Amino acid sequence: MYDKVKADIDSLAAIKGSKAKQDALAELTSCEKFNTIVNLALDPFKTYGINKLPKVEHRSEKQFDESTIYVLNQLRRREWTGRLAATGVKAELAALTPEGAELFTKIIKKDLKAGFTAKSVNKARPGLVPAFECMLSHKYEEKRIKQWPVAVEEKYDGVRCIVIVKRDGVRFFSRNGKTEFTGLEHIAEELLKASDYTSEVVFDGELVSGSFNDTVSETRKKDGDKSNTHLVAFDFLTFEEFQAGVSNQSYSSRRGVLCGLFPSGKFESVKVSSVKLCHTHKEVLDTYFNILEREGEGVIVKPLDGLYECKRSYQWLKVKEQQTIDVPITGLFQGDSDGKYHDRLGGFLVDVEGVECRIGGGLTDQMRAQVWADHTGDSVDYSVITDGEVNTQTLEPTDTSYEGRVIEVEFHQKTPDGSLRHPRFVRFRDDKDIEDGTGV
DNA sequence: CAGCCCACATGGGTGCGCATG
DNA sequence: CATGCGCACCCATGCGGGCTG
Repeated sequence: MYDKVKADIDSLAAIKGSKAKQDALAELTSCEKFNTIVNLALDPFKTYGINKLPKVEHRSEKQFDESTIYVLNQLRRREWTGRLAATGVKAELAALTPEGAELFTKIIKKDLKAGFTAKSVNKARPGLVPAFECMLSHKYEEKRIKQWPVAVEEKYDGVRCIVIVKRDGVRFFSRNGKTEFTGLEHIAEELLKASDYTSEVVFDGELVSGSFNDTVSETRKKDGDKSNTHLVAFDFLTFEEFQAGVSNQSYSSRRGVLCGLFPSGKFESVKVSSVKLCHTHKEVLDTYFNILEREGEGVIVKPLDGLYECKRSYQWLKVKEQQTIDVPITGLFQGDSDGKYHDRLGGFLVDVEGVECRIGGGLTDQMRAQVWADHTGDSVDYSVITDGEVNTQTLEPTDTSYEGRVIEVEFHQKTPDGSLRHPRFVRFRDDKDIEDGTGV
């Protein structure tokens, strides 16, 4: 029965070390029922279309069983939506035991709250949770460059696109495979015109059609004219390599193939990203600033001999524009009600030249606890783990107040509505007044 | 029809455990 | 023994689209 699975998941949640947890996970994935539950909860391609679950006094006796899984499948396949979904969920919650209802809720919310996710599951048992991954970057730091020169490519501000070219057609996918972009036949046509590929291949690039918001809007629409959208390709590998998760060819040789296929000027809707060889850190920065001047988003620095690997990799290093602004706090908000910060600060509300913006990043856990203690006037427990030992201290409220104080906020760009894209807290600027506090 | 909710795109962080140099 | 990588888990805005009232 599935109550055993529920107990297993609870026991995993109690295991502290990540190695011990990994071992326990390896053991448990020999159980088919456990795997079924883990897959339903962690498969990113299975969603249930409902997040706000109704409050139910569940005191019934039904065990989580195949009929519960039937409910999940009806939701997943969108056989039940809207009111039908809501009543179906409510009825199931009411019928289940408290334990069963808890497991059901965790699956629907796609969070088992047991300190492991798809990555660890797939380590224990490869392929149990499907994954679709492409190469991602880290932040640029000079010390990470092992060898000069490096390739410095322009970073385009659009939507990442993985194009899979097979004999039976061309398909366009988002970064993690959750969305298939449609209406891009004009791009497919040019990709096919470029070559009669001897094997199934994958192109990696960015879809762009005007501003970032334009591109997001255009790529999401089911229909409509998308002839404006073009592909800026920056990498290329065989489908076989993509599936294996790593390429056989170096960056230089992949790039050579790509440029051979799409010489500049030959195609309307497929271009290859611009690139420059840089021999020093200063040259990298110069290239970056040049691109900023031309309204570009930034650059990605890549080693010439690097292999393509389907994960976030320290090979690719991004340099992006960051700005700071000093803004007054207008309010505070609590962390998510069933999350790690349910009894702590979730973030600050600030006033950005008349636009209210929420700043929830860049805060340390200790600060979230202290600010919340000050704000509510109640003490808040704060735990730190040193050498596997949990050390809890109680943070007492002080009479510090936050509303009206000026903070420095780092962000990527302003949005068209005047809000901030990717904002995070940097520090308090009690030395600043709001009047002179709107500079860079 | 407007308004709410969901799912997903772009990301930004902190903190812990443990492998690695 | 210090550094840093991988993972888990927080946080943002804005979009299309489905559904409700």
